[in-house]
Amino acid sequence: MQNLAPTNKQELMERANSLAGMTIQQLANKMNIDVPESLVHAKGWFGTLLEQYLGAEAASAPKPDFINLDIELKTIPIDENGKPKESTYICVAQLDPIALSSWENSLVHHKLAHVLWIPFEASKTIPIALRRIGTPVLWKPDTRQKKQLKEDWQELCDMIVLGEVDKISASMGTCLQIRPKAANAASLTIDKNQSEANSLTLPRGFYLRPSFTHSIVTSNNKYSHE
DNA sequence: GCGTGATCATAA
DNA sequence: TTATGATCACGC
Repeated sequence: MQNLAPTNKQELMERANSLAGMTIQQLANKMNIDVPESLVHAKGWFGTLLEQYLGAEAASAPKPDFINLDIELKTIPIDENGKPKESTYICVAQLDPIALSSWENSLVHHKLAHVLWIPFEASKTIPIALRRIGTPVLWKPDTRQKKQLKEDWQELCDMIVLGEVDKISASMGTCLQIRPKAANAASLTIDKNQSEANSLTLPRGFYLRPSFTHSIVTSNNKYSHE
């Protein structure tokens, strides 16, 4: 089951708000889908379920989930203390100097321009089916966040373009980081920043640190109307 | 393999 | 306990 795409932001937010307080089981029932007992073999399950309910269209294309609204959807697991349990995957780290030539034209910048965050309970002590969905947060980075993101992105991309991607560690970057994003550690992709043609390395992606997303989900810069 | 959706699992 | 590095699933 897949709902139709929302025609405007209000419709999207109405759908998202209608889920607040609901359990994952209740949403799964609406969609006629079984809830897995474990996420070990279903890591992206909840994100996909929510995409279907809210009517996201981009599927696995590198575009915003709601193409006509230019809004990206992100689920965010919250622990018993109200803090994000995990970092948030943003997009692939393209190992191509042309794609990394400017922040304004980057994938990270586009992905994070407008995001609908859906928090949900993710404590290990709560069975998946009983975890509750929280209040959605429609977010655009503020001036300070934009500056921070751009700085991290620039620092990391400078290294990539210099051919130093293998020197990048996940500890770099204050809000943005680069980590492996692959089927396994044996995966390979071409690094176009190396002098030698068809040089291979591990595929990586950009992620947001929990400290950064925590400030989003609890901040005042969320807005529900406009 | 690439890009999407992410969380797992263990070292520190 | 936390964060880094590794991994799971899917469509194409």
